[in-house]
Amino acid sequence: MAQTVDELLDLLATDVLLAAPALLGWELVRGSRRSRIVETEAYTQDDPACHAFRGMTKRNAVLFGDPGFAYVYFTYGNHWMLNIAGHEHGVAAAVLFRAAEPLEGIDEMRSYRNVPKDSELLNGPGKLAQAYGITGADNGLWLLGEPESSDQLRLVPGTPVRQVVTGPRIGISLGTELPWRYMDADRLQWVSRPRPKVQQ
DNA sequence: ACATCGATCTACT
DNA sequence: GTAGATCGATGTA
Repeated sequence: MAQTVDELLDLLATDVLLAAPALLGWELVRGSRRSRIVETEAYTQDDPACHAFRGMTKRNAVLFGDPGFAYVYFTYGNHWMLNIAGHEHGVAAAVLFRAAEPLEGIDEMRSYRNVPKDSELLNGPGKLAQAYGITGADNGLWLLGEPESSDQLRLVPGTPVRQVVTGPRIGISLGTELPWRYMDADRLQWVSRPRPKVQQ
């Protein structure tokens, strides 16, 4: 895992395949809400499943900018997805945040998502965005600096991950399935479906 | 202008 | 395990 913002930015600029696993263990903070990232996926421009595969559009423009900015988009008529942009200016890449373990501000998360179990609060990219109130208004936001307001979404370093599990990405209908899904091996109870076999 | 499709979730069987 | 909701972005005309 990357330990500092500089380290993470370096990995994001170099290769999202390195940055995606390095983001596991980082914490997503907004106001009183805090959670630990347990699942990510990587997307690169040369991959048909990536939104930037067919070049820049109004929607995906953030991906072509500098690394470290939020790429938020809407899909399936219901769901917002949170990504962080990678690679140098002019080259698109992204890491999708798929699941997290709630740590603080759980009551506030519940006010956006009324589910019985904590493990259902953030175990999917659409759920995570809903619990944090993430919308298109957050697209293009800088995620790695001092927030301008306490309610601004941001990423901060957390405690390191012991072991990373990989698997094929989820919900991809274009191109080849690639093992670019990364999970915290010690926290598989918090990841989205389908959950990989629990291993010791 | 219009038709198509999704980096998903929920509810129901 | 799976069908259906739901709507913005995109491609085609």
